[in-house]
Amino acid sequence: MPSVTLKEIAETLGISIATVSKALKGYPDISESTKQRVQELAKSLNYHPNSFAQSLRTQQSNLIGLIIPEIVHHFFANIIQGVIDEAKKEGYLVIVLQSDESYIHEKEQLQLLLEKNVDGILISLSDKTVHYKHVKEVIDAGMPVVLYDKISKSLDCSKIIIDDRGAAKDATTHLILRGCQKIAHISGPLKPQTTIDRYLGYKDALKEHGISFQKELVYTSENLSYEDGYALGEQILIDHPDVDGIFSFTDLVATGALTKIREMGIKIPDQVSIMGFSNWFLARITTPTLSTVDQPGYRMGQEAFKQLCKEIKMTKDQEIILPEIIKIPTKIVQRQSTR
Amino acid sequence: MPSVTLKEIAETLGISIATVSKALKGYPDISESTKQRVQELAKSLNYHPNSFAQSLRTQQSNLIGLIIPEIVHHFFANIIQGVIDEAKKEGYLVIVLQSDESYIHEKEQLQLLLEKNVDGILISLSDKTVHYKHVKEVIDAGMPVVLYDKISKSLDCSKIIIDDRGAAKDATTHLILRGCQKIAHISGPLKPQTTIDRYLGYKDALKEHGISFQKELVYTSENLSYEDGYALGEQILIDHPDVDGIFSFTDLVATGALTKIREMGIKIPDQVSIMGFSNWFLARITTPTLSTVDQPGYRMGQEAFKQLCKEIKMTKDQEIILPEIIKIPTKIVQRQSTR
DNA sequence: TATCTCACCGAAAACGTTTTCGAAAATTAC
DNA sequence: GTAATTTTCGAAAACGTTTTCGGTGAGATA
Repeated sequence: MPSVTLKEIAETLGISIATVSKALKGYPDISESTKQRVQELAKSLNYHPNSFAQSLRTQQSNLIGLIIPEIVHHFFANIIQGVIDEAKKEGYLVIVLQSDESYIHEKEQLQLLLEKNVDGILISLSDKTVHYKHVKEVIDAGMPVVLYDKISKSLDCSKIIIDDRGAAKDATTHLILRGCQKIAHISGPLKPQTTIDRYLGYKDALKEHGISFQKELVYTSENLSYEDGYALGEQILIDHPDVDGIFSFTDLVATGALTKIREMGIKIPDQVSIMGFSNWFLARITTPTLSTVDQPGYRMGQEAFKQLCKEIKMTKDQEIILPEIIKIPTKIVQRQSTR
Repeated sequence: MPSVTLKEIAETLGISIATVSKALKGYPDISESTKQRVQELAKSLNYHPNSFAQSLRTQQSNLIGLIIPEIVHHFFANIIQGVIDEAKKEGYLVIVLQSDESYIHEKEQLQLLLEKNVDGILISLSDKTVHYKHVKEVIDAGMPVVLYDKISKSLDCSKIIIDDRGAAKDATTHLILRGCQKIAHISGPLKPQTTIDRYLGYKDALKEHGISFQKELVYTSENLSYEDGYALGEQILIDHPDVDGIFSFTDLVATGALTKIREMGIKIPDQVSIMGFSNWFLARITTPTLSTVDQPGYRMGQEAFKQLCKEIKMTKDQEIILPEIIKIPTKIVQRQSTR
């Protein structure tokens, strides 16, 4: 338990603490012979530098904070993984916090991370966050911050996103090219930019293919739940029996709609094609399996960390950071729910 | 950026650092008036103690490590959540690491956490871990360690588990009570104790109801995948067309089997009832929905942290820790796949 | 012999906090 | 008015590391 320190090594070897420290770190002004002696003893005593002392001295923790809206979520879980794996390569450990889509939590947690002196923060804004002073303060305090997925244009920092609008356009186009004439869209509360962009992408695709946009074909899922989709699936086909394609802004809701529509005895994809968004795990196991847009969480996590790491280094070197916006490519995953 | 320190407060107030420190921490030997002055100035300067210095001094980080075999997994994601939420209540932050079911990673990560001087470690053993020296070393080094879910009986520390054997017995009994006569079991590689226990629970239930155990009714999924289940579902009914119940050791595999069997035109649950294990999210969205055993990940995470926290306090107070085994209750969730 | 160079090492300050212990000041008791 | 007590404060050590800067001695040069 009482872990070995530089001092002990120095004393047993009859040399100074400074020499031991430098020997261990390979300073050039220490002779090879003492380096050897020190390193051997250190290894045999199983010496490990005290991270507290190191941090106090160097003012860095090799720790980053990751704020996630919701961990139990396939996409976000993938992001965590990407971040952790990438961070490990650079010797960083990751503190994970969950905002639970709450502004209050988000604010508290940023504060916690600031007080812990993490070297940088990765954050995806909660759906309920509408002003950004709390984030701005952290950035202004000199803390490297990178936003991912749910971002705000008004924040001046790097962002890792997918091209939601383009991806949604691709998804809708996919339906059009496979013969869908009347395509409904299930959207969500228009708070996060991602939802807005997917809605716009839907419109873009219609416009490009000369299909007139009908406002009444756009439905809203308030809770982003399976049950919402289940209800909306039915509603859509009651309101518009001739709808032959549905593009949902997220897989879970699409899954609900798909299930209900199948239960109604409507053939998927023959009568109605369905397209989701995100490529959650569950898209592979619905009946029929769900076509969707693959949103590469793992990759996003990796890129987010890489960018953060770059900015941490720059901050240390007193360089000026100029924010970058990195778009991660998505791709259509065709399964059975579209012909 | 240059954050305010005790020293600065002391200087502007013309008092000593010691007094400032004690004033902020409410020591009784500081007059109310100076306490007030200090606290006001501290607040107005937005003072926050430097966590590095605090840690160096107190030898504790208020950080715990959480090693998870796989983050992208409904059950484990829930555990993370439970741990983080509970830890927050006590002022702890959580470093999350993923062993990826690899012994090497597990070992490395324990080392990383040890070097980071976390106050305690929560770990679920990887499936590939067969000897436990690396964990034992950490425990022997005086680090509080609590195992959860995938544990080893040979490690002398607290453990948070479910009663896998009992739960599996309940699940099988559920099938029996609903009229199943010939029940197959899909098991996994018999490495983790959980898998073994579920297998034993299956046998227990058969025995209790006077049904003779038939070895050929036990199948093995090597990869714990949907595809495995899909293949095994068919295999089971080819080998034994009169099987009227299947108990799978995990939901994902059950889902595969369920899908294949439905596609074969066999009625679920009328001809074959299917029971899963874990209550993953996907059990709610299969067709028909999957009956299963609810494995309360969130709760387990909470309990695991609580126990760890207790042991951290005891370690600090030099008390002897006597390991506890905490069993979290499970419950049967009946859905459409059993009648 | 005196000076210079170089390789090697150590003293000491610094990071910011906590806490012990003693001292000074204020209060009370007699 | 002195002694005893209590209140209030501060000096200083400690936690373990990193790094600057100066010092020592040996060898080389003049």
